[in-house]
Amino acid sequence: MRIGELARRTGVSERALRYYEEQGLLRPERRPSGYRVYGDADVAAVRRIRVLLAAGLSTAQILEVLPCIVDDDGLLTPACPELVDELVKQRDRIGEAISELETTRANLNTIIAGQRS
DNA sequence: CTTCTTACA
DNA sequence: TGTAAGTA
Repeated sequence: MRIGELARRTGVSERALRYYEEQGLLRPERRPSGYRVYGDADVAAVRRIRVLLAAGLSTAQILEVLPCIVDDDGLLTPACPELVDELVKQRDRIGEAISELETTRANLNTIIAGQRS
């Protein structure tokens, strides 16, 4: 299938699909016309990418993580020990970001209430 | 009509 | 990311 169909079947824009390829996440074949040709497996591949992106991973991290991941009918499972370590670090970073945002929110609330320190 | 690349907001 | 432009 060409990019248009893959986009329709995954709900992902053609723009994003080309971007994933640019980032090395997808490797579609090319017809002599230059048109990209994707396989049925790419539909699942794109969904996998979306799940990882939704988990807060960057395209660069996804590129490293993809080969170490098992896809059990949609359920993504870490296949390498080092991958789990990476994901745990990622989760900790997110926790840090949340803490900082909570502090920022508290500061904002103080200003909004017009309280004196 | 669909896709491609490049460039700009 | 979206979109416009000029092609193949």
